[in-house]
Amino acid sequence: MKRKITLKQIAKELDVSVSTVSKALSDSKEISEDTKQKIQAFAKLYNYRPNNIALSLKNRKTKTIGILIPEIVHHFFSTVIRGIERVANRRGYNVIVGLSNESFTKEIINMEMLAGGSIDGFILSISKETMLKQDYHHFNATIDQGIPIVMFDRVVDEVDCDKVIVDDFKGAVKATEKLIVNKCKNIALITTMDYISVGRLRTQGYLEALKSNNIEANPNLILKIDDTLDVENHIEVLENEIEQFFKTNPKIDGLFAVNELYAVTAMKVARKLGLSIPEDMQVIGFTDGVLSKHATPSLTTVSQHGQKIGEQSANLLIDRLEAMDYDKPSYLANNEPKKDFIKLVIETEIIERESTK
Amino acid sequence: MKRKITLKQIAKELDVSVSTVSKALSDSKEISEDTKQKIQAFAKLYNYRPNNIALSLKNRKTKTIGILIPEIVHHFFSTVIRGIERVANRRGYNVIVGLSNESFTKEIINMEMLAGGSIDGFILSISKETMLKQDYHHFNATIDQGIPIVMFDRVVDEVDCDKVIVDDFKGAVKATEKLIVNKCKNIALITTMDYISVGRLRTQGYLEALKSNNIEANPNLILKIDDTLDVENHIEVLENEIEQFFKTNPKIDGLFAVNELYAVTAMKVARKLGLSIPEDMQVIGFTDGVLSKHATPSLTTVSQHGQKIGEQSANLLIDRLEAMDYDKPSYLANNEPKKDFIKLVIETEIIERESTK
DNA sequence: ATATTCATCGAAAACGTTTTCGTGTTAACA
DNA sequence: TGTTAACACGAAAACGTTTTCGATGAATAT
Repeated sequence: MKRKITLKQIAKELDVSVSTVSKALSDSKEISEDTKQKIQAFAKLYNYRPNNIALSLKNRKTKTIGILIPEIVHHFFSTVIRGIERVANRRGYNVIVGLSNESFTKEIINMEMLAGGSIDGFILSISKETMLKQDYHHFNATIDQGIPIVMFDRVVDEVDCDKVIVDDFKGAVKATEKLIVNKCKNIALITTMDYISVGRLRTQGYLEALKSNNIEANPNLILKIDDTLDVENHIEVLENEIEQFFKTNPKIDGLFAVNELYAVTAMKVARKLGLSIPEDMQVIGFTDGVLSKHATPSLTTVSQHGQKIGEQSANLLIDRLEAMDYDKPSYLANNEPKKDFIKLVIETEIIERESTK
Repeated sequence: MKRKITLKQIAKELDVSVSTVSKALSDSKEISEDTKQKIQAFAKLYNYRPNNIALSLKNRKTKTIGILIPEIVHHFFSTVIRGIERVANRRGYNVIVGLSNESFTKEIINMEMLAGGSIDGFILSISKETMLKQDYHHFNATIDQGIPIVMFDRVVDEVDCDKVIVDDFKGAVKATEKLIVNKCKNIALITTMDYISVGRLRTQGYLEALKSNNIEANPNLILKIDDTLDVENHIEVLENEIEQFFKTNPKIDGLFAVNELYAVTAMKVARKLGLSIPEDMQVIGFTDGVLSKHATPSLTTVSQHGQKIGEQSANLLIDRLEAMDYDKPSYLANNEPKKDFIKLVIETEIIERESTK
């Protein structure tokens, strides 16, 4: 086993100084062609690579960005990661991921761990528990330390940073209006509790669409699911709730669900109750994941473009990081970072499949 | 904005030396109670946290492990990541992920980037292109540099390292035998090309199960899909192939597919052809993902326990990393790392759902 | 001949830690 | 009073880089 070779070792071996080696390898013209040749050849032979850690320490930046998300076994989030990784890699950055698992405490632990010099900036989506508690001090604390943050999807006004969101409201309006033009008379909604901002916004979009089409909203047609318990493992509960919902509202002929799991589960229940889709009931979901694509019937859905969200977030963050660099040589005393934060809205798009007419 | 405070700044402020501050904060008894109190209070007030990068440089280890996988928008892989992150975090490590995107070149680039001091060890699954090329020099090179690797799922004998795999062969046997005891007479197989080791092993398991039950394998009942092109975006091609397959083999009453996408797509085609599942045809898939769980009918499948794979991989890697530590104080000259590599086999399990009787 | 400019290289600082080894002071001992 | 031990702290090295600033010698110019 040959350990990684360092500048010092090369210097010793070739009987020159460390600085000479460093300069030779960066092809500095301070060094004569002869010695450059010699050093470069030696370095190549021993496969020299500069130590990232040492560089990070010297340059005071790590060239890696921290991703902090609630869950990774999740189509939307992993898509976002893919987007982030793509542009990060292209622009010379690495990504290090932390999982909050929807927990406030784990979110904080993870942040502090990474903020301890491991990363240059964060891209994150807030955990459910944090949203519930409405305690955002850790975000503001890290921003205060000079570490920029970009929030996506689950964002919050109380933190001053760049944000990338999908237009949940408008997406919901589009979906609901599609059901309306498709002649649905009793359009139901399956949504989450209100403290999840995206759920709330989608609910508002649903209501707005009804209103602007002069349809009176019927509270009975709205089913709010409490997903405090991880609903992935409680499908039966979900199915039962939906079954009850359908039975007490037999007139439902259109359904908008705020995520694809609710949508496909609803389709399953509907079929069980003898309803056929889309003939008896048309269904539209949110989030274009594997389920939507491969369900039978395949699901018409509102696509969030997760990868695009990731890419934009990464670009926003890296832009800011590199802008901070150029601020350095300035001689202004109180060199506060710019406060003009951007909120990018990614347009949603309805992908029509078999669950609507 | 208050930048992160350092030992030096504390020292200056309190008019002591850096070493005193360092010792005081680690509660060394070399320092008097008085000064310790003073320094600790000050540090707490200014929320001092040691700089990870500096520590990494000093200790020559980063306490982060690199994950290198072909794809992240993938239920199995993200589950493995979750497992890795869990134990990594518990044992004080961070994870940094790189995506090869099934490309040989990107795999190498990513490895070299991370091997440059950013990580202590790798957990990885080999990209398709690399498997095809059978070029594993980059793995051996990084191992040679003293960076241990743990491979999972897609592993290869040519590299000496710890490995964690699922028993693809046995899983396939189990699945096929389940179809046999369920009275299927013509059991078909939908699989991948042979260069993917897991596909090959699952195919072998299928054949073995038939053989040991005295059923002659019929080559016509085996459909090999070429997924060189990302099949996610080519479902129509897939559907057509399967449809053709079913039409030319109308007697098929049992189907084993080597992944869940093939399985649910097959179910979809079957339904289109007027076959009902499980009455006319029973189906078993591989990988227990969202699709299996929420398809209609829900899919009986061979679970790979991705999270467990991740956890075991992480434990294996960290165990080895910490063992390397204890080797250090040894005065043996040629301190080669242990060559006794472990190959862990995670048992598969059949999860019965609606697609079998 | 002296002064000046290049060309080529090395020493040292800096990034933020931890740790080893001194060193000075004070108190206890002979 | 002189020796010793304990105590409290600081200086410096080390991890691996890059970069600034000199330093040396040779070559050129005057």
